[in-house]
Amino acid sequence: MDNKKQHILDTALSLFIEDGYENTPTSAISKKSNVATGTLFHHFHSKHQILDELYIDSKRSLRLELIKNLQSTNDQQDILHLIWENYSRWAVSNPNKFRLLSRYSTSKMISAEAREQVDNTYQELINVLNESREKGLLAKIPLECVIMLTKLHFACAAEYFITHPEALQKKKLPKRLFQAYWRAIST
Amino acid sequence: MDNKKQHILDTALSLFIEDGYENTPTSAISKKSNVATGTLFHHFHSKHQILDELYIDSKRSLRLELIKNLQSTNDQQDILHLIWENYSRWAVSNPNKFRLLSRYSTSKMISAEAREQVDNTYQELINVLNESREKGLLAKIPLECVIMLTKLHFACAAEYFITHPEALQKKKLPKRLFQAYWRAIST
Amino acid sequence: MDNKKQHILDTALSLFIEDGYENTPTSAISKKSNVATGTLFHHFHSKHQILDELYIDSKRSLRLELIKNLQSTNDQQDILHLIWENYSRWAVSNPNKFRLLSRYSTSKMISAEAREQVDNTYQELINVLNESREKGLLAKIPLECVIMLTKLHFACAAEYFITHPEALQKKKLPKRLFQAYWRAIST
Amino acid sequence: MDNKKQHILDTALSLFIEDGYENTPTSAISKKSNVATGTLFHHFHSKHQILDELYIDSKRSLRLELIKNLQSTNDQQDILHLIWENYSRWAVSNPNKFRLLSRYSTSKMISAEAREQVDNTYQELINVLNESREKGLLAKIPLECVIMLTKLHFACAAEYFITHPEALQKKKLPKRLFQAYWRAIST
DNA sequence: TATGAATGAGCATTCATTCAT
DNA sequence: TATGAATGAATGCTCATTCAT
Repeated sequence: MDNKKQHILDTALSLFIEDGYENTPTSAISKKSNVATGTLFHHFHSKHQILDELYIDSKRSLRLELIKNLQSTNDQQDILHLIWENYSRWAVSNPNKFRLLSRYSTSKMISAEAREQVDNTYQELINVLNESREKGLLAKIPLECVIMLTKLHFACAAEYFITHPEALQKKKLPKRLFQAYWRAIST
Repeated sequence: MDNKKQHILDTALSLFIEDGYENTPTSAISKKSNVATGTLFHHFHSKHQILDELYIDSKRSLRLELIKNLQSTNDQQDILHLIWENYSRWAVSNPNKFRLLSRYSTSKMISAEAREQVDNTYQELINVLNESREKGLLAKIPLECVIMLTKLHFACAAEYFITHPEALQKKKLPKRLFQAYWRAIST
Repeated sequence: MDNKKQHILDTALSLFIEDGYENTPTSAISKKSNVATGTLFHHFHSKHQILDELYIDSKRSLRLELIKNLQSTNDQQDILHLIWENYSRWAVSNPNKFRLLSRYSTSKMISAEAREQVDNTYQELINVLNESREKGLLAKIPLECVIMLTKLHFACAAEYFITHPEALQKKKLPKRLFQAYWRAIST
Repeated sequence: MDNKKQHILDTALSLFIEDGYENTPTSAISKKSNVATGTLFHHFHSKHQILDELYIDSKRSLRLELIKNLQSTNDQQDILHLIWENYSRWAVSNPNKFRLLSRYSTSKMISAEAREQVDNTYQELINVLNESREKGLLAKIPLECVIMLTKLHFACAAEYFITHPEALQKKKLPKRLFQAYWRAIST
């Protein structure tokens, strides 16, 4: 059943994060998943495809969370704050998916086909940034830079919350981290 | 001669950046370096050591540039600005070294011994941040976060300048990018 | 139903001819036959058995055609001509069966059991050759050689007619090709 | 040294003839050659290349023998007889090379590149047949058929002499076998 | 110091076959 | 009778490393 395929994916994800894609033999994946070599290749036609599927799944999972509850406000900063919180919460709940994206998003290991399927993950976020920029809310740096800074600030916060899970529960630090981000990109 | 060893290191660096450490066979390094298989292992006792040496060399190269002309001012922001500029210039001059550090600094591929030899690369930078913090110039977020944000902002700017080399010559953008950084970490 | 088994055999025959027995996975056979993996192994207990059955079937099919209308004459040359024509017609009608026999008759892939079941395919032909020889009609070369030459001439003509089907309809070429054969083996 | 590569080729040839290309694992070749797996792939970049090299080598070896002593006569039949004898002698001396060509010449296993390198093996023979045909010495069948019959008769004789080596020493049988061939193709 | 043939453990993948449903 | 997920031995090939020259 699909159970088994998912189990292989879960195992592969943790091994890829722990040891890296190229340092994880398929034999390690199948062994840790308690399935035979053949079973792995019955569900995936290559080791590569496993990474692709993990990438697509992680991106989709992120996207789903990223845009939750967005309709409630019109203030650009509030919207960004909401997205920022969604991102952090998602990262803390899915640390390995978060790390997979950090590590392989920009690498050549992900196939172009896989990328195409999820290339709109940050669309809403980019739209918000674009609107803010047009409204003159943002610093006069290229949108490209704003996006890069956004991703980096988000990742930075996420990384911190993953290693300090209690920090997300407190009020002040999350607020201050978001403000650091907002100050960075705003005028 | 040492010429040959250096040539191997240069070749390996570009291949590691282009294809990744794991996807670069030693045979590719020796072939592109126009030396025999045995020659490579005459100069390095393992493939691993090549990465370690590149790491150490890159870190040292960075450190040397990072702290240039630091004595001329006492203002914390000015000092950070200087370091930030030094970093950007170094990255543009040594894009592959910069990328090597981005990619492998936090990976398990670098041996603990190699790390030890260069673990003080950012010492001055950290000192400055610490002093600034004690003077109350910085936002009230953990030093750890400040350091992370610093590295990310530096890397972000460097990445942009590497792909847009002309931007570094202009005056406004570099200034604004640094200000974005400063706003992020300061009160 | 038997329909399905036959369909698998037909598919396997064409794949074995196209790609060779060893280069045809059972999965390719079942896929092209639109049956499940298990279904194939429900009808045949091994891939080997498929080849054996195809071999037996091809030999039987050939034998049935080979000896058609033989009773009408007593002249040895005429009998051989008739057999020769039967063979050519059969080959043109069953090119893949013809090729299967060309390719695998002498190979180790066919089991001894399969061979036993059809080892009398050429019995009548051999009888005719033997009689002709005893009557002094044939060249003084070993019967073994006569049989080899016979098979080769037959195969040569068949191959030509398969690739030039129109040639079989004409009168002269078939006649001349048979005469070439007859001249080769006769005194 | 080249010694080792040649040894691998020799071993592979005998295994390919004995068991067939597909049924011969590279591990069997390296084991029987007393070299390591890696050594085999140091000399050949794929199993396929071994077959290609054997094919090229066999064809070249054949060609060298085929046209020996051809200049001594102008009579077409005599020339063909000489070639026929050269072929038989070569086959008896190189039975495995002969069988390799019989088995794989027309198979898809041989790469187009390998074929190109030796596609003129039978050029002289074909030239002689063509001239004979223009002189009206041959039966009025397509040259294509004449060539096919030639190859088959040659192979038939070779096969017989390989299994009955003493027959080649006698005078009568070789003569009669050649005459069978000549009768087949001549008027 | 330099060479490159030789090594063999390790890897991704294939495929005939089994078996629970 | 039919299915297709599961199996695992076997295969072609890679690659870091060694060593005799």
